[in-house]
Amino acid sequence: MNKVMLIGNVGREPEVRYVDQGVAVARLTMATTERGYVLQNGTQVPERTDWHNVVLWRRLAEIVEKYVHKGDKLYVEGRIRYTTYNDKHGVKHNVTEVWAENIELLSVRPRPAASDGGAAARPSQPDGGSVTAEDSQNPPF
Amino acid sequence: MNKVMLIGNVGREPEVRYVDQGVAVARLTMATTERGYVLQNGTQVPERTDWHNVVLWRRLAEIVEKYVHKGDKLYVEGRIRYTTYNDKHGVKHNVTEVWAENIELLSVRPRPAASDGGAAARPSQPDGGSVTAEDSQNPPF
Amino acid sequence: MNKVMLIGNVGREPEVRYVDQGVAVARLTMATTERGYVLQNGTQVPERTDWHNVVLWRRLAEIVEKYVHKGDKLYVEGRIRYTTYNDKHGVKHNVTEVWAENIELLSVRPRPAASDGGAAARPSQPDGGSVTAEDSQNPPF
Amino acid sequence: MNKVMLIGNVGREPEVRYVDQGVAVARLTMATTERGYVLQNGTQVPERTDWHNVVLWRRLAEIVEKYVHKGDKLYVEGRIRYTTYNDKHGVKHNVTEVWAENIELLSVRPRPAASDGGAAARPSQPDGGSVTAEDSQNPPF
DNA sequence: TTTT
DNA sequence: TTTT
Repeated sequence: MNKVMLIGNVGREPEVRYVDQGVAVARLTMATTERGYVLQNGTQVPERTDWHNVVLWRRLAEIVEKYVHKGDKLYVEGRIRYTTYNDKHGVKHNVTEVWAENIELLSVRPRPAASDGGAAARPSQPDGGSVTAEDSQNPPF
Repeated sequence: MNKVMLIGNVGREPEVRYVDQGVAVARLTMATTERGYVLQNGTQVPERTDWHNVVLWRRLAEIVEKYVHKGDKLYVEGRIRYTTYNDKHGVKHNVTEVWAENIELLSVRPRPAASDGGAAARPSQPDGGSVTAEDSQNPPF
Repeated sequence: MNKVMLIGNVGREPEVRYVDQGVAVARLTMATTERGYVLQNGTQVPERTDWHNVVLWRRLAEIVEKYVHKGDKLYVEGRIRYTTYNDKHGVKHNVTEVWAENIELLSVRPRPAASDGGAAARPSQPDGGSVTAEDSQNPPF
Repeated sequence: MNKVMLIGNVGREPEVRYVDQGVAVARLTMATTERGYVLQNGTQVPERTDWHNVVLWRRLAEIVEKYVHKGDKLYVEGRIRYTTYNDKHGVKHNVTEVWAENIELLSVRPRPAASDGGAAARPSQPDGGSVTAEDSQNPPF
């Protein structure tokens, strides 16, 4: 298991690229903030913000392209990935990314129920196959 | 692993009891709401609310007693527990509870950094032992 | 948020049905076990097993039908759903289910890398669209 | 929310230090492995291992010191922390760590129920206060 | 550097 | 019974 769950705000406009065969890939930065507090011995632990590099592929990248903007509040679920590369000067660099497996847009205003809008990533029905009203009811057991 | 994570609103005032030897136990109900949406075939899946029975012991119960009220937004992490009992008429009843292992009060307003206030459950420092400023810095490696 | 994560063993053969328009729905029971331990005051807290009713739709139900059997170890991620109904005698019953949004088969033996086998639910590529080798590399930024 | 959950194996013997006022801090590396698979278009996605730097403080560090060894299987829950520093040559370095908030030792063999052993981090009873047999039963409501 |  |  390698699971990450983040709720935070998008730092700037996401970047979206299309690579071979039209596969979309998006990249965004997202801040999570931990409240400061005082320890029992009186030490002040200040507020802390961490900036996450989030990478999204395909359907999630397309959702980002359409609906996610700087300042939006986002829920991201994914995996941590560490990459190492050497730059032109032979200096080693470490990059840590969160590769999203699911997102939820927390800034999206409640919509009229008659329109999905497509703005939310709903992993429970990923196949988008033909579906009936039974879906929202109990299974037939 | 038996892990539950909920973010939702408290339905009514929590109940707190003290049992043997002053152990606090609190109980609250909490609603999580799933947005409605339209499936690809046009079926409207309506909004859905689930009501969770949350049980909290000891320190968490005391936090609830002091700080949690009807309507508050709460993060609860815990375990699902199923109980079965027979009532006076011999009828079997099933009860499902979420026993909290950690909570976070999402309704609490940001406080001046100089005061912890004690309102948040901070699992990362559960021992409350003596602690130094090193804590908020990098470990000495 | 209403999220459940379970790792446990399947109690008996799953049941699978096909409802309107060929939508598959599976149901299985799954045990999670918490180790017993002794409290500081010497009280023995015994081991505890909880049995979860897991419901799976569509693609996940089909994976269950093909690959999941009694005794298998499973990871299930999903949501808690509470249902109430009245039986023929007018007695109210409460049912709690975990509706799966993702599963992973932990009993599946390592396979030769050249064959996917289809036995694992891989949420990161839910669309199954056309995909290139870039996918396993870094995004083009 | 900034939450990480890992299940994996410890790469080498953990290092433990004691800093000011006897506060323990441990550091270990831990591998999570993702199975390889074949995409629909035939592309082989190879197996992938990520190495996480896990930092543990106080009680968790002491558990690590006593019970965790190279090769052990571990569950770690915590937060991602990114740090940047400049080395002696003025070169900027990025470090990513997972600061543990809870761990579970998955390599520990089942013990006779009469002995806690202290080897597991049990977050549900973090206060270690005086506790009665009611704890393992239903709350008094 | 781990493990399956 | 909550909330957006």
